Formats: sequence, C-alpha cells, structure tokens
Amino acid sequence: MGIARLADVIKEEAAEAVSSFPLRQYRDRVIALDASIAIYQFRTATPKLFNRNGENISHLQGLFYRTLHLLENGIKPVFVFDGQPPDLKQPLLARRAEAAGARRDAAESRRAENLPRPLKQDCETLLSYLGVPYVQAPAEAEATCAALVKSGKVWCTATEDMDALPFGSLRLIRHLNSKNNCEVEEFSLPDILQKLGMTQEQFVDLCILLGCDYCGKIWQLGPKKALKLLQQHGTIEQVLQNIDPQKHPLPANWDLEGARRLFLQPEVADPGRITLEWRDPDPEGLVRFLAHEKHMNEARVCRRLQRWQEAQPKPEEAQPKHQAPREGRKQRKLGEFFPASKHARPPEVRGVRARPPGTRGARGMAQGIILC
DNA sequence: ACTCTGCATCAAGACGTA
DNA sequence: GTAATTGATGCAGAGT
DNA sequence: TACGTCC
Repeated sequence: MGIARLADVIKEEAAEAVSSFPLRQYRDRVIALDASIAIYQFRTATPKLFNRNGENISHLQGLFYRTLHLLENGIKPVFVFDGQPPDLKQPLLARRAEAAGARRDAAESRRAENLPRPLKQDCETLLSYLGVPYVQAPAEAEATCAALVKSGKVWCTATEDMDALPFGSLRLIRHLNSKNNCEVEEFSLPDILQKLGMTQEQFVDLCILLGCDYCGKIWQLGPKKALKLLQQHGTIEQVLQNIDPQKHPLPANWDLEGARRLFLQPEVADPGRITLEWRDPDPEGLVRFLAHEKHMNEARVCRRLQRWQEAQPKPEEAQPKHQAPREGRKQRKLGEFFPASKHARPPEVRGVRARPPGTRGARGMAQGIILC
C-alpha cells in the first residue's frame, strides 16, 4: 500500500514540489502505469461484471475503457506488470492473505499478489490489440517504472501510491484517471529532495520511517517526528542514537538494510533492452476478442471504439499543431472499420464481418513488448 | 497544543440516460 | 438465505 | 448532476 502518508508529508513540507496540470499537458508524453494495481482495482470494484459464462471480466472492461481514454488524450501509456514480490514483502502479503480469510488454501495465498495467469494473459492480449506496449517487471512494478523514467524512455509514473518516489521516479503523477476535468497532480522528486534538504538515500530513510511495505514501523514515530529527526541527524542509525529506545521500541525482525537495498538497488527490467512502440488500436481484433471471445456487450465495444475513432485528430490538423515527435504512430484511416453510421446503431454485428481486404489486423497481436 | 493511534464509516470503474 | 474487498477520511482518546 | 446499468 505504498508509503503511509508520504503524500501528506510532501504537500505540507515541500508544497512547491507538487503542481497540478490539466490532462492535455501530458499529450504525447510516455507514461508508465502499474498494470497490476489497475487491474486489481477493476477486479475489486463493485459491482463485478460477469459474462454469460460466469467469468469475471471487470478487468477487461476497465482496462479497455481506461486505456482508450488515455489514448484519446494523446497519452502514450506503458503498462508494467508486477513480477515476483521481494521476500521482505512476504510478511505483509501473508497478513493480507490472512485478513482475506482463512478460506483460501495456502498455495493461493502465497502468490496472492500475483495476478492469476489467465487474467494477465487476457490483459496482455487486450493491450496488444489496443496497440499499447507493456513490460514485465522482474519484481516490483513501481521499481521498473522508476527505472524507465530515469532512463528517459518514460516521462513519468502514474500511480496512486507513492512507492515510485523512493524507487527514484523523477516524476510521479496521480489522479490520471479522475473524471470531471480534475487536474493531474504531479510530484517532482528533485524538487522534493531540494525542499526537504535531503539526499535520495535520506528520503528513502524517511519513507522507511513513515512505514513501507518491507519492514515495520518504529512505535510512536509518526511523520512529523520522523522528518524532523532525519533532517537533524541524517540517517536512521543516527536518529536511533538520539531517541529513547524505551519509548520507541523497534519492531521485531527489523531489516533496515534490506528495505534500503530494495528501494535503492531494486531488481528492475533493463530499460536499454526495452523497445516501446505504439500502434493504432485494431478495432476488428478488439471486437473479436472482447465481444466474441469474452462476451462483452458488442454494441458497447463498438460504440466506444467509434467514439475513439471520432476523437482522432484529422491527419491534416494533426501535423502543424505539435512539433512533438510523432514517433512510430502511423495514422491509419479508420473509416474502413466503421461503415460511417451517423447514428450509433448498436445491435448490428459490425466491424467483424465487414472485413475489408488487406486489413487483417490481428497481426497486432505481436506488438506488445517483450523482454524483461 | 501537537502528534500518533484506533475505530467507524463509506465508496469503489465507466457509461448512458433522465 | 446469502455473501463482504481495500483504503481514504474523520473523530475520539491518550501520550508527549 | 445523480442514478441505474453493464454481463
């Protein structure tokens, strides 16, 4: 669940490091998202959606709508999937699993944090048809997101929890998906460090004291004291020498070094070996996959795709406005997929049967990415 | 006063229509 | 008859 | 905007 109250601390103590921008500010930006968190959100959102086979397809519908929303706003998303959670996180996961009820068998709870494979495959398939790249992280997704930002391949990490900052993501944005023109909130890591007067190492120490996923908290040491003491003494070790150990007992099995190492030298995918590529969504493939294979309502899928199509900038006005490198985004004429129907007529089987020659899109399947 | 903790509560994702 | 997740938020209370 | 529906 990230770092407890880190956002509050930053807003209070380093307000200048936080700014708000309208969504359009991020046009043509590459943004990394934690796929597992997003999917988990969709799955736990109520009410759950079941198709006629009784399969929960909340994740597909959610990912479909949300990704198109990003694409419509000119954002280039990269989804990063969690890998193996670090050992230090096991106690936390075990606690969560236990809280989730003793009903689950041990085998399932052990990998509770990982998405079930078919679920993940569904999402990868969907992303491929959407033309959106994804990355498999070896461990924590947020860590790989941060590495991608540091490498320059990605502009920022979009996430609701703050882990990406101690992992070193230079920019972090929140509320990317909020509805009514709510502004996006951007945290600048360099500004945070400067305002707090801390190095990245000290900032990581701060996050550990605030309470992270990897080790327990020190009793009676909340955000205010933690910040002040760290600014005063520099490291957790120094802080410990200046507080009363009776009043501030350490948690059992407190692996300070381990937690630090996970933040400062996390296991991440090598950005240099990752190629990010975006393609236009493949409407035909999407209808086939979502509606026919997964039994989402076909009319809805088509309507949404049509809305996306209409939101596409016309080729001629797309050119002069932005000088931004339109790398690899070939503008495909989409009219061919939707025989221009003025009034959205739902109940037809469209787009699927009508397959113009030469547009057998499904090759799009290939273009997720790759590597870890 | 200020700070931290514990407990209760509530809303959750996105669309479309009224 | 019948389930029931997670986390953000606000308020009460206790320790400093 | 508030609320009901999605499958």
